[in-house]
Amino acid sequence: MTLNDDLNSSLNVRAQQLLKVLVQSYITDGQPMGSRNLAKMSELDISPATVRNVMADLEEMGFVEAPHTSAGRIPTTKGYRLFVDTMLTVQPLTNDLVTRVSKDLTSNLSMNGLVESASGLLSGLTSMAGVVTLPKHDRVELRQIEFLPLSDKRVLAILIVNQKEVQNRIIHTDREYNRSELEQAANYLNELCAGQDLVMARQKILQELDNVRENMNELMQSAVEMGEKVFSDANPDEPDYVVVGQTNLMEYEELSDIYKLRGLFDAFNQKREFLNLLDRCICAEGIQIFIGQESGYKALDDCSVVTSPYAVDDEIMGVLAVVGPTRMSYERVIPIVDLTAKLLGEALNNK
Amino acid sequence: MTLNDDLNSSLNVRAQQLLKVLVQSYITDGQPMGSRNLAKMSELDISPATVRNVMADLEEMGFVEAPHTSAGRIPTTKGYRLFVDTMLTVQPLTNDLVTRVSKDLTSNLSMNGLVESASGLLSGLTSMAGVVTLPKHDRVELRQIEFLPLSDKRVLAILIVNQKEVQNRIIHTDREYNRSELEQAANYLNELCAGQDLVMARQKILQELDNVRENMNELMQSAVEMGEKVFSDANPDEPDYVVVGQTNLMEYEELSDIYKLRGLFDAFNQKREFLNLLDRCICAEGIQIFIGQESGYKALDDCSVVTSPYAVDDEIMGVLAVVGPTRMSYERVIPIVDLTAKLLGEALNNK
DNA sequence: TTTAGCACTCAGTATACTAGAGTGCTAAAT
DNA sequence: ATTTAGCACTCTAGTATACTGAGTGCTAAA
Repeated sequence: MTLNDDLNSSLNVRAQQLLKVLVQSYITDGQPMGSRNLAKMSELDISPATVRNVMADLEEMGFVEAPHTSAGRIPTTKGYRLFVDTMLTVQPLTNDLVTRVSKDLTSNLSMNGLVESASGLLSGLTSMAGVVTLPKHDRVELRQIEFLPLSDKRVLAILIVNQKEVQNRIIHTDREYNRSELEQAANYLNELCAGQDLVMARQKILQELDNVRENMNELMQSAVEMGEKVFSDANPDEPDYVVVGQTNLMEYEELSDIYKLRGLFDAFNQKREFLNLLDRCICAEGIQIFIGQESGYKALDDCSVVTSPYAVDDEIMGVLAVVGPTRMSYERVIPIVDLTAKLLGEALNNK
Repeated sequence: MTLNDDLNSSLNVRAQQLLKVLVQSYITDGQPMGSRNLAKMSELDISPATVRNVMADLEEMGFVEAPHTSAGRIPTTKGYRLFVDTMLTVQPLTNDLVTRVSKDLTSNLSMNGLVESASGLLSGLTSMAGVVTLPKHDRVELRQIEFLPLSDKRVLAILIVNQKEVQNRIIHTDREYNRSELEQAANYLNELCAGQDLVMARQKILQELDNVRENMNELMQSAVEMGEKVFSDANPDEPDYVVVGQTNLMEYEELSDIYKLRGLFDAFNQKREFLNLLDRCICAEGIQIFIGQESGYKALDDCSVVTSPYAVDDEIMGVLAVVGPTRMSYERVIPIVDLTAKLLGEALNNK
């Protein structure tokens, strides 16, 4: 592996120290750092000339670059990557911050509200954009199914799933059904499927469909279809994720190019690319970071994304992320993302 | 009225003609217009010097201004206002456009979907931002109410309102109720309130509450509370309006200042100011236009807003709008807003 | 009342110059 | 074999200067 080669062969302690100081300084100042300054800050008691030699090496290896001949050096993507992977000194969380997050995430009741709060926290605490995917319901447990007759050959089907959630659908039928007929059908289905996973339930219903009384067939069919829709994430109005603080990104010099910014915002709206990126993180455990072009999407070329899955009872329910300029304080953002993910999971659990 | 004074006293036909040409030209080009050019374009067969005299008058009256000494003139807010009020020649709608709008608004079923489509159409057809408020349900007609027993002393209440809409709420009770008890309660409530407006229903229930059997009181109470919540726009997750195409606004030179742009986007997100503005339009009949500072909100200083209420059966349900730079083609945008409002109303009616 | 003519203004652009920051390289010092 | 001092070189950013073109305002004539 080239990274290890680099580390073993030529990136000695001094070079690493210099890179670390450079990255940290650049993250806070945004200014390229010259050899003179770096020599002073590094506390290594070496002359600027020596620093220059080291920097030339680092540049050759692709960890830093110079915006122009007579500017100092700035980190490259590869430089940030090394910094993030091997020389991060994560800032400890203050008590204030922890209490604020946990307060915001417990005061809120609805699930959407929680997601919104979490996204707002990520954005507010980092002054960047916060993204939270809605919790996945991949294990939808059917608790109860009921039918209610409506007028005009319509039947309201009610599915109660996962403790508290309720899903409705109006089914158009060929004829009127009376209340007792519907109760019968519901009883039958409940007996067959209650307590099961929706996928299982669906399969069972499909199996039994042939054996069922002729005049109920259609209703059963509808019920099955309904289940299918619920299973395959029925609601097209419901968003996939919530973004808060997009406009924060307009403050950053690095993103002030209006065309790039537009590309970024469009990416948030169109969702495709961004969802792909977040999906990639759902299987990774813990924090995952994409720096600059690493994400593979042009719109995110000048951004870094710090992601973490969040879980309820060890089962991963979704992903949250902070999106900001490549030059962000990873040491500050990482613990915030981590904390929010953990507390969001807990909050969802308590629901 | 000063406007009339202006018109009667000093703004003769020629001056109006020149202003009209100037506004139209500036809207398409974005360039200040000089006297030489304007003389040619106006088809009035007058010399540039004469035009200059007229322009000096118009400037004195506040209809035009010069960005600097040696530039041509551009319209002021007041100039746009006069243009929009008295000299607009609205572009006729093409058949293509009408069919596209009506197709987009009929293919879609859900209410949210319709609003989203309308907003998308406004945005797409104008290359600016489209805004549509969600339809108001101020006359919520209760069709049917049902209760279902759940486990753990919980009851699921189902309200069917306005033809097709369904609202659920889970009510925690003091003891278990069996199915027939609940059916009884539902029957009682249905008899009392079915077909009525929710506000009326609530009042009726409150009146009757004392007469009702003791052990049902609590359930009734819950039902009433539920109704109240539904009435007072229960769902906090549901947005007030939908904005599509915000990012389109980034293309316009006039709005390219990143701070102004941020202010504008924040205004969309925070909703307060914008909702106020839209509320002001709900009572106005037909198209209403806010040019530049006329709206009274700083964030919209460099923007114009073209709004129209939309109605179902003559009852106004909401407002839609196009937001773009002051220098927009009012002659093109106005009919688009008008058409979309009408067809959205029709589409909602057919639901 | 309209027009021609002319002096004037101003944004925008190109050019040139300077100062400052920082580098790379060489040769001496450790 | 490293490290350092010294120096020439490069490039940005800022400033001054001049020029051009577009367009105006004003005056005096038509």
